[in-house]
Amino acid sequence: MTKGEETRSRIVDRALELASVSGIEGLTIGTLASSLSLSKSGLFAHFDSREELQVAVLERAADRFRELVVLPALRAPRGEPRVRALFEKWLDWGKSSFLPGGCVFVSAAAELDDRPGRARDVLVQAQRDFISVLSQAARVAVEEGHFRADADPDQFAFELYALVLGFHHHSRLLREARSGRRVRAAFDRLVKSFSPD
Amino acid sequence: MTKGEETRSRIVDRALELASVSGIEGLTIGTLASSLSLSKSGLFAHFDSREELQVAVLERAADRFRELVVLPALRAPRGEPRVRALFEKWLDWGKSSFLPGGCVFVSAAAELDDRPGRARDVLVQAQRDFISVLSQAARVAVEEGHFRADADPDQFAFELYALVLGFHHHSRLLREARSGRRVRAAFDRLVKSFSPD
DNA sequence: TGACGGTCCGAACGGTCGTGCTATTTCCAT
DNA sequence: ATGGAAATAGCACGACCGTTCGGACCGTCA
Repeated sequence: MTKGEETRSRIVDRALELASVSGIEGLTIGTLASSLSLSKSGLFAHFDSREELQVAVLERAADRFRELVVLPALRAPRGEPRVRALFEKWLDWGKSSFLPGGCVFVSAAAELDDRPGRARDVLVQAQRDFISVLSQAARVAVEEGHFRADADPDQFAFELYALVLGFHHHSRLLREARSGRRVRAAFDRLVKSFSPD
Repeated sequence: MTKGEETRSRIVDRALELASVSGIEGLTIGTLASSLSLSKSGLFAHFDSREELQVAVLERAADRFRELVVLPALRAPRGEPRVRALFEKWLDWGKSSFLPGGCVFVSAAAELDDRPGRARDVLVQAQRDFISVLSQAARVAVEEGHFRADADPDQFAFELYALVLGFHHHSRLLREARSGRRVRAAFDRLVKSFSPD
């Protein structure tokens, strides 16, 4: 890795931290540069535009997510244990040290849902990919007989997604300490209602 | 209502529309003024600061929410019908004509969760108030025998909240057409699992 | 008629934004 | 050790940010 690539990587890492707090739109070149002891122009030389920086941040976040959530969970046994592993790793994700302001995808989703562009495209693709991981895991649970044969894996993915969003909302905005217990109780009931009698 | 009050009200209305699209932080005095054919200074004369404008926007949104969601739903029969009315009115809320960019509380939650201030306080209070309306409705459903006697109303409120967040996420970011069907199926399952056998 | 409070405007302030240029430094291969 | 490329800094730009201030227009009441 050349020095330039290394610097660029350092920039993206720090940008991800800042974007976690102030959002992907609140991320500014000046603040980012001075927090890295770089000049604005020195930093900017690594990107053609601010949008490319935002795209790089989202892609870095997606990489981290795969590495910290998806891949470890896929090593869990097929079926319900794997579904549960996805859920638990996912809950931990928002508390990662490089996300001091909470999951960057959640804030980016609110900011980009009406702002077309490459950043939005990358975000949407990452979300779709992960949702399909969720429903695939649910499908495997059906195959394993952990979920009912007529269970709808996409419906399961939707509901699980909603639960984790609710968890994020309650713990970050409302600073609700019971969020963890609440969301796990909800998860258990969700799994139970998808399980055979 | 004096002319000044009327103008201020017009400003807040338009500001709510704009904030729905660009977020409460993306809301700028200049854009807002020109979209009302007002000068920046003329508009600013009605507020002491931008933060006060943001607070006014959130309070206006909370008023509308009470008027369009909470009050009509409270006229539904006690118990499960009232819970269902809250849910359905709530789903409609995000499609209101004055919220072209979706629910302003959702985007504000992502933007303000790490930014202390009066705007955050108003937002948090509005959310807490509504959540307590939800759990109170669930409590009534227990009293009416529509929900099980050992059902936890706060847990129900948490899960319902999560479902609607998930709906908003799927329909706005992912432009998923099936979101309505999905969230209603989830609601039915949620209600069923809180109902007596 | 004239003074007055309410309402809005025009101009300007200091800052910060993203983004170009050009110069300077730093690093590596020869 | 040195030439050339890569990496960073310096500086300036136009645009827009929130905010201030003096003044112009208004209907109302003395």
